[in-house]
Amino acid sequence: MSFEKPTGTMEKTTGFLMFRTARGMKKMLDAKLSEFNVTSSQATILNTLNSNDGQSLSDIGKNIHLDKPAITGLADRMEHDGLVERRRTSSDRRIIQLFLTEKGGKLFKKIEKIIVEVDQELVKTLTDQEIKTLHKMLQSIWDISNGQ
Amino acid sequence: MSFEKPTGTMEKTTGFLMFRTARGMKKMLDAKLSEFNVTSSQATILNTLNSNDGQSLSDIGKNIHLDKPAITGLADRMEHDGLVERRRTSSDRRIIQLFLTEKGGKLFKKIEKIIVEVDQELVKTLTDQEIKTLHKMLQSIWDISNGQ
DNA sequence: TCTATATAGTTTGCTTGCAAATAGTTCATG
DNA sequence: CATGAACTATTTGCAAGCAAACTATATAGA
Repeated sequence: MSFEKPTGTMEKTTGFLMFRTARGMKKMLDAKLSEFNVTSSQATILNTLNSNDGQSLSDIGKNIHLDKPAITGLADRMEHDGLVERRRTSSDRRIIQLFLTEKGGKLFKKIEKIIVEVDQELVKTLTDQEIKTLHKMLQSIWDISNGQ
Repeated sequence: MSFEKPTGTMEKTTGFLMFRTARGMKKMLDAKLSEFNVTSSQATILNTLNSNDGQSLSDIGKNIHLDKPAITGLADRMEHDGLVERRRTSSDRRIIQLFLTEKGGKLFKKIEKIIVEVDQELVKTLTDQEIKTLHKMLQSIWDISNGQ
């Protein structure tokens, strides 16, 4: 049997509830995106490049808050799938810029709407004001976890 | 350079903010727990066994909302570290129950306080009422992602 | 200039989590 | 009681994320 009324310490923490909820949201989005052979993590890369194409891998890391190995891995898989391409164009030869391919750009246009729709579905019980409050609280917690 | 004012679609979604925040919270807790050679995921297992020792792997999965392979892997590593042990005591020979070892029980007592302290530090800018509201919103979103 | 330090990206090795397929066990139904 | 459906746990194979160590390049300071 499972226990409907948990008595433990962790179940009452914000961290436990937050992480569980985030996993659920990600799972739902990934399920919707699977038919396009793209993941939610890869979608964040497409999203940031769609706003500012040609960012360096470091810039991308700073913008979506992932460390370098995570970006390297994502770039590898997405380059393999033809969604992005690495180019060395800067005078600083350490820097590798990432660009959307035509395929990657078209894909993002297709999934952009889905991403928003899934998100709206998940917060459908909340009012616009509540969503605004939620975002402010998430930002506040994230600021602290990120060192103010 | 990175971009302080993101213009993309995803940065404004609740899912993106939630996942980023959850990752930050987990990272901070894992950093505090690392000196005890235990992770936040393993701590959730210790926590649920501390409330109800001897749950089957399936029960644990239902209680902390992870699928079976995830539980199998966690149980493997924790059994290897001597924190829990598998036992077949049920009359239903399919069922494997998981029990805290003495080492696991003592460890949980030590880290329980840390878990709560880290959580309180992260939500320190929120009032008790705001935290209550946040939990209700997280629960609501999770219910939907989990199929009502 | 030469050296030390910092930065960009990769590699390796680990934990976590999911999906799909599998093996063994139980149970209900004909 | 026999067969098929349901359930428990594992295995395999993958994507994601982190830490630490590494290579190559750039830059500041003696």
